[in-house]
Amino acid sequence: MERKTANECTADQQLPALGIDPYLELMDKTTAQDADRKSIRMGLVMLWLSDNILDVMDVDLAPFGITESKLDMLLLLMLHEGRELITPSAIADRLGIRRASVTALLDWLEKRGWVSREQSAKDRRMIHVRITPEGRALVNQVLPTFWSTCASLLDDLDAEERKVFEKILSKLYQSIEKKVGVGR
Amino acid sequence: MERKTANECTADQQLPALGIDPYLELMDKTTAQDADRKSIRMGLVMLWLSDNILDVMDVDLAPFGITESKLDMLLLLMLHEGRELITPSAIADRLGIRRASVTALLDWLEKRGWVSREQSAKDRRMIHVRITPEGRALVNQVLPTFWSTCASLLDDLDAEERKVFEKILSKLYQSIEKKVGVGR
DNA sequence: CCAAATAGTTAGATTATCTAACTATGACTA
DNA sequence: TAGTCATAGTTAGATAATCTAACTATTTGG
Repeated sequence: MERKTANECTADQQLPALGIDPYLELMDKTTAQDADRKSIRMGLVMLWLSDNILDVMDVDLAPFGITESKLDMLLLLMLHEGRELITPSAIADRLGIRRASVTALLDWLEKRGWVSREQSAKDRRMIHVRITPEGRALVNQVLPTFWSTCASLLDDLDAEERKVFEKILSKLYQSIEKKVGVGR
Repeated sequence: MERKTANECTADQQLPALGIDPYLELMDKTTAQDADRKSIRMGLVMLWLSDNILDVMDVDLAPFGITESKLDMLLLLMLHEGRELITPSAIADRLGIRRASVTALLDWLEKRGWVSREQSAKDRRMIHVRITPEGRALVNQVLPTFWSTCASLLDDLDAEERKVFEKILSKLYQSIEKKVGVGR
């Protein structure tokens, strides 16, 4: 969408981005431990997939004028409707980002009328953040695309593969969760 | 590494970032087509994994003072040693970014002495880019970590699972390649 | 009542991108 | 050969998503 204006991208490229073949080549040159090669190879593919899956989602969300980070924020707020009121600090914790980043994100969303801030009466240091009806409308408009992009990632797997993959995914999830969670 | 200074991250969070549970909850509320739910669910996990896999790599590369984008560039240059000389335009095509972005990246790497630029004698519009011995040394220092991080992504899968996963990965690779490649 | 903690914001920086406009330089054509 | 067009690279300026550090209210707990 953005990456193809007139005079760019001229070469004989079949792979998007670096692709993994060059890496494989380099690996063959530099790694000694033969046993690991297959794992490394697969890890490389996972890394490449990660980059490109996020790209695909970016591209699919772009027409709605929203990004994943911002959608995340709105979804979180939507989930909180009718529950305890949520504050920027709590949002920061839930999204795993700093309070200052939440401020920036909220400023942006508020400017468009998709969220509202209100100072708490009880503790006037605190701000209650809510998604607005317009914000909710936007989310509802985006969600079908979001879900279908998610689902489309598995388009080419058959029933059998999906079944196995499900198990694998849950292992990977736990495994990465462990890695990322270390040191919190 | 960066995300845990003194007074931040105070809440009762077990999942890094938003996690997927909230998404699942929202999905159950909003999606009608029951058939797709499992796919969406798995797609969500893939999306979450993508984010976090890249994070893990970021964190592991950080101590070397380099990022994935920059390492990509150096690896590409390293692969080109002893072949035809490579130009910024060609690099842009290979990395899937704009020429202007390549300029910025090269400026940064050149400032640290890891790459060098030289005007072509034949066609004085062109620049030949090379990795320097220092750059090569850096890459060689980083690579063991890079490979081991790649391999570690599969740590928790057993032999059987790896075997199946290998096939699945190659399907996913092709599938996403197709999606990303559309419109080039 | 005052010191310490907490909540949110501001200021300023970084990384990785992008587009658009510009500067050389080379190539083709009338 | 002059004139136009294309190509290579850079510059300028923007955006998104972060970060840290410092600041301002406000509350809480002696």
